[in-house]
Amino acid sequence: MARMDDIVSLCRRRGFIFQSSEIYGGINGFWDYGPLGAELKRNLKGAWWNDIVHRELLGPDGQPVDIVGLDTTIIMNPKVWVASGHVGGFNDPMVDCRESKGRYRADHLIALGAAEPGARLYVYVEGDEEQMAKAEKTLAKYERRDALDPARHLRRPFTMLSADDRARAVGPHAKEAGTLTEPRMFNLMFETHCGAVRDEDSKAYLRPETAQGIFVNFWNVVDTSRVKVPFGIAQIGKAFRNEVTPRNFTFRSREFEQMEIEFFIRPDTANEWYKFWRDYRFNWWQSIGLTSSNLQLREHDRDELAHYAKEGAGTSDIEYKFPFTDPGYGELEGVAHRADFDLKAHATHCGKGDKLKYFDQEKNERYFPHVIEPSAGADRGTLALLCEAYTPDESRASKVFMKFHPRMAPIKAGIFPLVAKDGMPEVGERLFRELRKRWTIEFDEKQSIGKRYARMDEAGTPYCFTIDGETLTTNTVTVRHRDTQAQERVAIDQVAAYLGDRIV
RNA sequence: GCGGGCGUAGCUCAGUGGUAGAGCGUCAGCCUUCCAAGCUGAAUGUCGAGGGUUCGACCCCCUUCGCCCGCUCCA
Repeated sequence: MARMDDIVSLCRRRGFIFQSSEIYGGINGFWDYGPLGAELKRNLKGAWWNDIVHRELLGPDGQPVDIVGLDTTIIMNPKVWVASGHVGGFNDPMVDCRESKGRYRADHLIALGAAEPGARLYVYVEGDEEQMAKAEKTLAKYERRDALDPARHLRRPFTMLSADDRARAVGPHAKEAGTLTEPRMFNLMFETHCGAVRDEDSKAYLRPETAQGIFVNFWNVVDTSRVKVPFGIAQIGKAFRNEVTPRNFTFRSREFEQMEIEFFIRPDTANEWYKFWRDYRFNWWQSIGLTSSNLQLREHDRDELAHYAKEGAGTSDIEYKFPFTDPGYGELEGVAHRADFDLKAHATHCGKGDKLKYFDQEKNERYFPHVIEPSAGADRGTLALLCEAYTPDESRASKVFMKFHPRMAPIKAGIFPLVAKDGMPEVGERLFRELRKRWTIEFDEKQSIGKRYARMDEAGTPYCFTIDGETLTTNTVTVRHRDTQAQERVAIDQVAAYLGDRIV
């Protein structure tokens, strides 16, 4: 497998991806797409939107699947994030241990010790029987007694401790007391303020997922779009998470773009729709070029399911084996049965409750639809396309070429006069003008033909058309294939049709 | 946020307490009738940033920023 460093180098060198604000030293967790990268990512998003929203897609019952698009704001009423659980659950208080260098979720720590102030406290991670037993044993030993007295020895959440208490607390992996820092909040949502006054009331959040924009608009869409369950709402947009540790190139970024579908269904059809979306989405990634064994579909075990999916039809990840995750995999897309968690939460929090239940004309009943959510990362998808395409080849001049699926390729074709004379540039330019009405095309008459082919290899351009001496007499050009370097001749007035057949 | 490693041209990397280098790439000209050919020439670095030590710092020290690995996190 190619080294990630080499892929990052090529991305930089050829203008796929740059570090954000690079001339100021960069900023951790933010990335810019250069000319080729912007095209690549647009192609990915365009294919997704086209295949999900525009094209006919047949569902499990053989009927066309109904999906409409949506484009909602990044900043919403902060109550949205209270209802979704992000304000309560997306803030993690963390504690570091100066002695053991460990880091813990503060709300997972329990302090065990005598009730009176000044007593020594032993801290363990909630649910860890071994650590708890060790804490109990150490405390008993410290107090020179045989067993703990449940009336005297309290178990308190670490987050409740005062500074004095913490000074007497011994960490799970420490011997000294007072090595645990005070809990620090890691707020995973970016905050901002709306309006001129900067106070608690003006606080707002940059959305950490696009999904909630869809859920809060569910009723608007139902009222205006003549859709009926089962149907889906699709959205592409930026989301923001203040990750503790951005890592692995663009894989974990603080600003990223999601491609999400919320597909609303009758609760009793969850299983079939879940399986449908899981399989459809897995096949879709393959259809745009992720055909190697690096792509896999992984069903979640019950115990790793999110709180909203515990009782549902299931959750699965579509994963890609990136060079930096190898031999493991990284998530490209999650397909989850979210049940009616979100619609219900918003109905409750906005105060309208059951009045917001969907009325099913056909079955003559009211219910909150269940949701199957295929949620994909546009940046992760782009990164997977780059990793998949990267193909070292010592035999060719560039030493590497990008084997993009033609539909994803940033540049669809190069038009090259073999030499810049004898009227070849003029013929080439006419062809260039014709083709660029429909596709991204590059025209280049400079330098040797080999050099131009090599540049296109690194850009991942699938086809190059070269105007040569024969063109002037027979009206044919050569097509040079990126993957095989093979050439064939095609009539110049057939080039557009030739590309059309192969580019989608 | 902690520990370890790293930061020199667009890329990959040498380098020494005493005037910043190579290969590749990029650009220009000549040449060239199918794969980075050849020849000639050109541009680009506050040696990540800021302090300090020194007669003198890319080199030694401190701080800071960024990257990589591990811990942690990833409802």
